[in-house]
Amino acid sequence: MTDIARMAEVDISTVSRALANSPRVTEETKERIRRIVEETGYVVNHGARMLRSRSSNQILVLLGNIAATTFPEVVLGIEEAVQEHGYSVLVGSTHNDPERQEILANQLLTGAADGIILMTGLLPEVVRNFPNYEQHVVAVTRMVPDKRIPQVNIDNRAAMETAVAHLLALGHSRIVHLSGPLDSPTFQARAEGYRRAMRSAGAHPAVIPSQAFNIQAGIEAMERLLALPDRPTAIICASDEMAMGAISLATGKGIRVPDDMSFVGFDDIPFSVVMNPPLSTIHIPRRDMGRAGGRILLRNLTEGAGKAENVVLRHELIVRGSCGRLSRSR
Amino acid sequence: MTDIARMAEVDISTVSRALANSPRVTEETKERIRRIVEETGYVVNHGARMLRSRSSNQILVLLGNIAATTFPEVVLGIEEAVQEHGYSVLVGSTHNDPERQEILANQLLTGAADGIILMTGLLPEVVRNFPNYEQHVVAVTRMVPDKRIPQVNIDNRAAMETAVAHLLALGHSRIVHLSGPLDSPTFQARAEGYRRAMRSAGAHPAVIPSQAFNIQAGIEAMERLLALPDRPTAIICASDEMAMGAISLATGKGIRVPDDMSFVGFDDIPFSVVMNPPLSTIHIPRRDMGRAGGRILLRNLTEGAGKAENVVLRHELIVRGSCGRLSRSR
DNA sequence: TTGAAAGCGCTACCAC
DNA sequence: GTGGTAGCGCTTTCAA
Repeated sequence: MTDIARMAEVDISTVSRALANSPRVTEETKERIRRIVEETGYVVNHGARMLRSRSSNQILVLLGNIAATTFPEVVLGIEEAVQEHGYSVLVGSTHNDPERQEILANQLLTGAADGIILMTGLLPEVVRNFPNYEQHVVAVTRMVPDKRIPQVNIDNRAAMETAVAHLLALGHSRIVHLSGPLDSPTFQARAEGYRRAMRSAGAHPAVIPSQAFNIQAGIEAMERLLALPDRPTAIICASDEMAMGAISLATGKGIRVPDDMSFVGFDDIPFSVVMNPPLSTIHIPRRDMGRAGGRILLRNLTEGAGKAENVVLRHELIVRGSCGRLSRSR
Repeated sequence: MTDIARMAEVDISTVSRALANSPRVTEETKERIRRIVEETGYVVNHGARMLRSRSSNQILVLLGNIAATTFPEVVLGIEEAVQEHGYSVLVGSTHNDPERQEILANQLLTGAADGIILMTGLLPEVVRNFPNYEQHVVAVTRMVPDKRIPQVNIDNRAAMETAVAHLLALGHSRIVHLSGPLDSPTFQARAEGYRRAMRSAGAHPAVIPSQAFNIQAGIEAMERLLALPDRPTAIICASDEMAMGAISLATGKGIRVPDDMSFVGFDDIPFSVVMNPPLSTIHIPRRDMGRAGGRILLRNLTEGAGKAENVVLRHELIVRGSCGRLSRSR
């Protein structure tokens, strides 16, 4: 920057102001400086700027597993909200390991990130010790048990009730739920919504939990289910990936979908459309959730945190081909 | 850090050395300092460290679209290779927009990242002007037309030849290729491998290109194909996502897979196992590619770039259920 | 083995 | 509107 200043025959402070587009520099001077910057290919040093201005213009997104198909589109939404304000997005995969999450979250403390968007459902210990942490953290997609942190989510309970209602309307009553990890409030909420809806319909709830919510988990849960007596006529899965695993196993065992068994997924990932049969599922507005989360974080970062905002977006049942009407003859 | 120094009753420089685990500090002193750091929850300031040491310990991964299912697992591999050496990984989605890529790549110039792993097949202009850029860049998954940059990839041409050979062996000869964007060397190579294999078998190659390689692209390409006279008996897709789109469209039109038409995918994403029928495809070692790329970048960062290394990993044909034997009666 | 001190490149405050 | 300048928090060289 000193070089630029010399070349432009102004003081270094003027260059700094010009580059920050301060109104206290003539348009003329700015133009001259901009030209020189252009010519020399100069870029400001991120470290120095961070050191001085105590901000990195980086947002850290923490998620359990970057390979879970449901997350990337949320990230896309966050990027959209955040980029035009000069922030860039950094994604960290915690592999559901609290320790890894702590390490990654340290980026906030060291100043490498100005804010964190949590999609893990876990508030890192180190963050809780950060002054005004509620100003720097937003939970998206996965709730965090902390009233001070703004949250963006859908109503998982209600979504499951929607799913159960759909199956009920088709004449099913022996419906089981293939759940995700029940230490996660998200999957707890889904299981609870399922139970509540079943009970109020006078049906008997049955939940088969898993440690994960990917394809493999769906396969294994389905294996366990099929080993049981008294096969259900319909299944609600905690994620589309699980549903796909479960359906593939069932199909492999000669079970016809939806004739013999109906399936509902959760997430509406792009692949659910091209399944055979196409998967009926609960759509969640991932992109919008990301955008909302990004917006809130940005606002809190610049204006300070007010009362923690709690955004609940709408889910939607997408009826495709994986659910059949139950004939009374059964 | 000054506080820590005061509390430990040593000089700030000693604290710095202790934290860097320099051998020039007594184990005793180190221990005392470590304890105080622990108690106070102190973390070094990332900006200041960057400013002084001119390194950020961050690796930037640039990819076209974070939502393309094939990429995340490569990122996982990179993380594996890089994390234990104290680097963290930053993912940037360019949306295949060269301009966005330039903006993201600036992170290298500003010092926010020490190195870049390119999965876009495009070398950013700004990087080319960076001194010793070949030391800071590795191309993974997508080749870059620059001999100075190390590359990690599979042999896309050979992989397609494998795919064609498989179909040939099943009796097919009217095989068309649903290609991805042909401005990408990767998809060019795949198309070329296909053409070469077809020609040397005395068969007539036919390529239908697309602007993308996602599900939608597969659907649209298949639509175009089916509008043509003279339907092929087998189709090789440039990606699994395309194959899934194409199969779903074909199935919707009453074409039976694999009885009426065979399909081969490319990538072996997790979903290909649970398709109905399960997708025969070319497996590419994404995790390994990521790891290799991360390792090379790290080495170049620390030891300087030697001759650009060119790693070619092995692909593998995975035979599942989407290809049928062509009966001679046809 | 430890201390002192010089900056890294920038921003922001204060003067003019 | 512009210039001068202190200092952000750290690393590293030099001296002791």
